[in-house]
Amino acid sequence: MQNNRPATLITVAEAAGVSKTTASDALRGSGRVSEETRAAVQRAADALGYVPNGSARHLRRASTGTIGLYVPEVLTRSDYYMSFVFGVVATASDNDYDITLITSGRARPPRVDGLVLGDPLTGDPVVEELMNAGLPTVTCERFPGRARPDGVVWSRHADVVGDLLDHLAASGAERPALLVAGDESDWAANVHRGYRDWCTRHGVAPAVRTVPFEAPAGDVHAAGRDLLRDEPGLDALVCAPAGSAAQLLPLLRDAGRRVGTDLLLASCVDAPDLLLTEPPVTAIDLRPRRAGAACAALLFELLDGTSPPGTERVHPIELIARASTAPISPR
Amino acid sequence: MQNNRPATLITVAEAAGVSKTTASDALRGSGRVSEETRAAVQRAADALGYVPNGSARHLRRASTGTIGLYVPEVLTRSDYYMSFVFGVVATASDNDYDITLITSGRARPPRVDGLVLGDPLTGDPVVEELMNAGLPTVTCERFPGRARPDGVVWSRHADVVGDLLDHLAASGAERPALLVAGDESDWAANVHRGYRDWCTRHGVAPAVRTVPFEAPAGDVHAAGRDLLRDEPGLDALVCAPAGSAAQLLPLLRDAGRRVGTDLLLASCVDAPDLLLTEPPVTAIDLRPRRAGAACAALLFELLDGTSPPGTERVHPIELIARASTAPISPR
DNA sequence: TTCCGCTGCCGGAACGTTCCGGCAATGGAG
DNA sequence: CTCCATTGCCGGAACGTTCCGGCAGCGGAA
Repeated sequence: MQNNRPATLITVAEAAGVSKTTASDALRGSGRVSEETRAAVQRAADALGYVPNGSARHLRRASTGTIGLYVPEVLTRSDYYMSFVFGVVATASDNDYDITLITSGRARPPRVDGLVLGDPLTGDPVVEELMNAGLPTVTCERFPGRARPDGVVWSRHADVVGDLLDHLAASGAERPALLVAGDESDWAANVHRGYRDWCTRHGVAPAVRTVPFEAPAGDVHAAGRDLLRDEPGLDALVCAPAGSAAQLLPLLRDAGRRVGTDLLLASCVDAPDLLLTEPPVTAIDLRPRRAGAACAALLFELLDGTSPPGTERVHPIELIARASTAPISPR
Repeated sequence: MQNNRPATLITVAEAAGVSKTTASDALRGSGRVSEETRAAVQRAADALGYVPNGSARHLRRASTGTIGLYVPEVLTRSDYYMSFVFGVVATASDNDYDITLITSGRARPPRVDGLVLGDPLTGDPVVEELMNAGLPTVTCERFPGRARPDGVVWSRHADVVGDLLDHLAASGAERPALLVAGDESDWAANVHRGYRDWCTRHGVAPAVRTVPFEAPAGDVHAAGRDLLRDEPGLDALVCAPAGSAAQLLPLLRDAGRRVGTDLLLASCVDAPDLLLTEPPVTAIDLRPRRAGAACAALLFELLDGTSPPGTERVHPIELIARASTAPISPR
């Protein structure tokens, strides 16, 4: 039997026999309240099913209750960013925050309390503009440009790419090549660096082909053909751009290479379809949903002062080995 | 040179030389305001860059400023639902609304002004519970169960499946088969119906295999092998479940069928990876993002009374022909 | 003339929260 | 004992909007 009007702070206060101020302090842990009173208020709130009214809270606090979320338009289709956005949205909604999706054609900065930028690209004018808006900002991956965000969530891409190459070597690969996007994204730059460092450490001559970020499937195919032609000893291929491993699979097969048998294939971005290919493709799980959640969480901590500006946080990622990198059988 | 504090209704009213009430009425078109006054207020608002404070508005109106969005947990990974959610989120944020993602393990109905349910399944207990919460509700596709939503956005799936089969027939197919999920989803039921109706009209014996909604890739493969074995004349395959066409492609190839040459393949759900396969796969573009936007828009119209309860709206979808259904060459 | 209704505008209250300042009671230091 | 700091609690104002009721002024009907 529950009342049709939802419980307010005043209802709770009356039920607990205290004033609204005390009730508010008790529930938020602010002000000075005795432990017994706090417990009593909490009990009353639970019993009444009290949920704070977000609108009233934001009104009083002069916050908009909204955070802006920008992901480069080009990438909207990718599975990674979809999941990333979901992570941000879910965390925001837990904190009573609204999300405004910021698209490229923005006139003036939207009315938001803070910004989350997913893997910002150096040249992107929208990113530059947003970073200079004077709002608390969190980026996923470091921003390679001049401006400094107030918070960063980043992953050890270079290290994990090293792990991946170790894994390939353990499976018998001696000439691993890399397909990667340009260095305007910090992620791509780190993947690239991780590869070169590994090559240096192991005395292997690097074989790298670059495709632009928004490359259509055709360009990826061309780069793949390029590698097959120019690198005769090629026995492993690491694909960085999202989707490129799946795109190359048919090409490699048509070229007579047996993936997972005499040619190892791995992707730097895991995606559901890499499980469905034949063979399933080894990939680095970037945990995009959690990354989004971490960015949002960090932004909220910056907003309420729990974390200081300049905070950086490492987001764990993981190598997932599948059949495409099983030990090479001699051919 | 813009003030650091954003313009409020009072600022605008002062600038226009009227009271806050009049300013409010003028901007919203309510109350009685002369045309000159309204124009003056509008000018002042534009000049100051006035944006209404959503929190204050929602507080006053006793709305939460939040709508609940439920998509079955099983489907969260699918590209269709990702885009659908994006459509809802974007439209909601245009209307100053927050989105609460409703997950399966809900204790009590969340504090929201209304609900959007994406393609609700009959047996889903969460759906039943939400539909009985007494909140304005919009579903994407009709709800096959008892409860009636206040608004429905639906598409002519059966018709377009008919178009697809016409297209296959025009390419030379004589024995098209269907792979489809169970009838607990209105969408799957309509696809199924569209197929059977077409078969009846054209005097073709239907060949249908059913896989459960949350079928793993293995089940889809099994159903595919089933069809290849039991339907000797099979020359076209229509795959309804999201992702199943891409999953079957390698299987069909291994079975010696040349897709797009002696076997036509089509998907009832378009997805980015269908463009990347070899050959690209013909599909029905369900325009999921727009569908989500339409659901949210309809919900807002229900909330503000612009549209009456019981409104239904047709969402256009489109057949996209690709190489996988090019005219069959005789083998 | 009086009366009435309509138009155009306005003041104040309310929504539910947070925060500032204040006040009584307590208790330890002097 | 007095004095003062601290603890625990509270009232009232404020955030920006919407809405209810009201009040002049005007014009037409009687």
